[in-house]
Amino acid sequence: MRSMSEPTYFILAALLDGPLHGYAIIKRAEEQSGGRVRLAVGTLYGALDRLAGSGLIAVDREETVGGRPRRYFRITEDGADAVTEEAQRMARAARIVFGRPGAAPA
Amino acid sequence: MRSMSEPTYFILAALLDGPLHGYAIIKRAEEQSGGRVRLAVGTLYGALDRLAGSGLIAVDREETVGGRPRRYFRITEDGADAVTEEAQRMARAARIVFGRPGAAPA
DNA sequence: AGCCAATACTTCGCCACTCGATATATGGTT
DNA sequence: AACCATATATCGAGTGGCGAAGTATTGGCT
Repeated sequence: MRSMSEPTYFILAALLDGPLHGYAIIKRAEEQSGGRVRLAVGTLYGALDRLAGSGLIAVDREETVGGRPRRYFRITEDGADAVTEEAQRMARAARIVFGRPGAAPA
Repeated sequence: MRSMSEPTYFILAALLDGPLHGYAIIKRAEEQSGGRVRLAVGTLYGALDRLAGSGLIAVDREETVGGRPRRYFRITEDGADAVTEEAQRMARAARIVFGRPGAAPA
């Protein structure tokens, strides 16, 4: 698996606490990133389709609220593995910059 | 500045030790990533142009070796700031996954 | 009652970027 | 002679991010 984009990473990370529907993922990612990551809707739903297609997430359940559908997604084992690997990659990459003589502390 | 792609990050990180020419950046990035990151030539020269255009790197000098040009790039202050910020972002992002109850240690 | 903000999902099209392929050239190794 | 590493440049295809537009409901404020 090659490196994951930031939106993809934050979508998976948002689902680690349990299933969420699309809009809630946007809110959760914003919250977890300290307000920095604001997933655009076009990014989210496209990424959700790709992630479901590759088995990293799955539809948990579909509710109907106010006559309109709401899809909850959950992270799969493969997805949890992938996001953990990505976190490791990022931690290692960060060390290239921070783990050098004269570098400012993290 | 929004999040940086992996190739961009590794190009900047490679230049933290001093000026390098294009091909040497590919080798250095591979070395620093433990063999994981292999910059494609098309990625490299495109990214080099963009980075120079946005002032994160600059042409250090141009040599002629064997009748053919060789351009050395160096990282600018803005570039060093940007790569440090990116390292911080990645370290923080990694903590979202690792800094949770039951998470495997980094 | 009327309006607006927030919630919620979908689709479209543009644009930026990655990457493999291709081209070109030299020097060292087998 | 063939091949590989070094070295740079460019093109085209494909992926993915993102803003916008569209649709629909609920709840609060005026």
